[in-house]
Amino acid sequence: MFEELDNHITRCAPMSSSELGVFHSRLKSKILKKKTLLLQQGEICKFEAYIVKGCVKKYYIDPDGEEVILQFAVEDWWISDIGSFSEQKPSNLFIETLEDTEVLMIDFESKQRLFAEIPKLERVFRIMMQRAYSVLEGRFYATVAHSAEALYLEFLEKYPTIPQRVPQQQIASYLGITPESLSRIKSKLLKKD
Amino acid sequence: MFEELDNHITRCAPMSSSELGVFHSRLKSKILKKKTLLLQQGEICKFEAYIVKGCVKKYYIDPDGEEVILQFAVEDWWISDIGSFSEQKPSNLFIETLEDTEVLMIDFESKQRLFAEIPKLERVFRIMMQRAYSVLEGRFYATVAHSAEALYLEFLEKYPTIPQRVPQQQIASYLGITPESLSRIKSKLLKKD
DNA sequence: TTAAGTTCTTATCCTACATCAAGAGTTACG
DNA sequence: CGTAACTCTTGATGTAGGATAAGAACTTAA
Repeated sequence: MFEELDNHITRCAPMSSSELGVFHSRLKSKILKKKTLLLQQGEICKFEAYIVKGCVKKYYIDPDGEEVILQFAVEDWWISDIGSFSEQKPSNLFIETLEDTEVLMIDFESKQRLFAEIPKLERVFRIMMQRAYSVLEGRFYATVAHSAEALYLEFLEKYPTIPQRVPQQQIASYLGITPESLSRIKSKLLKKD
Repeated sequence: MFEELDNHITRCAPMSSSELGVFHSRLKSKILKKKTLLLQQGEICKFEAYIVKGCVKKYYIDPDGEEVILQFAVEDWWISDIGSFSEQKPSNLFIETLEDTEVLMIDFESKQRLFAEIPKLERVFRIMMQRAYSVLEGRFYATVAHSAEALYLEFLEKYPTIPQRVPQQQIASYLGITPESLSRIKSKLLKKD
């Protein structure tokens, strides 16, 4: 349950097994049913969640009532509204499970306490944030520079497991296009081969 | 020169003036002429730079040879290619001054040493990263969800000083539209009022 | 197993923005 | 100065993807 997580952590900063033990003890394991809402617009995000097993989406509802998916998270990813969590201010976003999902969650106070107890973790989370930032930056550049078709192909490469796990309309939403357009792109790609 | 910077830092973590002194001593002040390239595609980004005075752009060159501006940075901002800097790997980006600019720069080794000397700074930079992340996230959401006109109006609100400082074609590039489209948007907005 | 959701596809028409082109101001400098 | 080199505007035309609609295929559950 903790192996992958510990690998990531010790790659950022060496950590004794007792320190890892303290870290583990602050994480709460939860099993969540499909379609569970972890965060709703207007709420303060109370967690950072590491996904042990399952699949989660983060989205907001635009003024027309349309769901716009900003992120999928699967095994071995973290999910949270970082702005809302770290500033403890209301979120604009929703976070919801797409499958039955097992997560390890940490709340704001536990994280603060943890940093006081194991300052090295401050480094671990700084490095994780840097990586998350540059991943988001890369995605942003791709979105402005590439066509819908190119974005879809990149998505398939990067997240090969997701198309089998979530409906295509949600992938379309993530790509910033309509389900109809994605359908057209797919049939066009099929003809090409 | 350091006041604004120190304000930001002490708001993240209390810091004695001797600690701040150590931090300052690791920063190199530089005065850069307009159009100075700080980073080029293929290079490893060797700095994080805090802008004391001036204006800088970060961009990449797309396959058609077009400059795509990803970020403007003005007084009191940091600029770097975080991915390239923190992983010490080649960058895809360019960073270039748009005006004569004064910066405070820190290099990779100095930053590492600084964290060893003043572990509290680890927290400061973690918090800065979190903020940067949620700002980028917000911009990303806006880009996928809003029209070019809305993006331009948001840009004017958020960065009121930039339009007077940089050519409109560069703002268009930042917004992800052509200069012609921006020109049309502007004339349409003028007629409205 | 049938009916009621969902989800995906296909077709037609539409719109925001791109592309191409030409002209009008501005700024830089030989 | 005057001419080159940008920069901005405006117009004509093109296109990727949106909106709408309707039906097909697949799911779910009574």
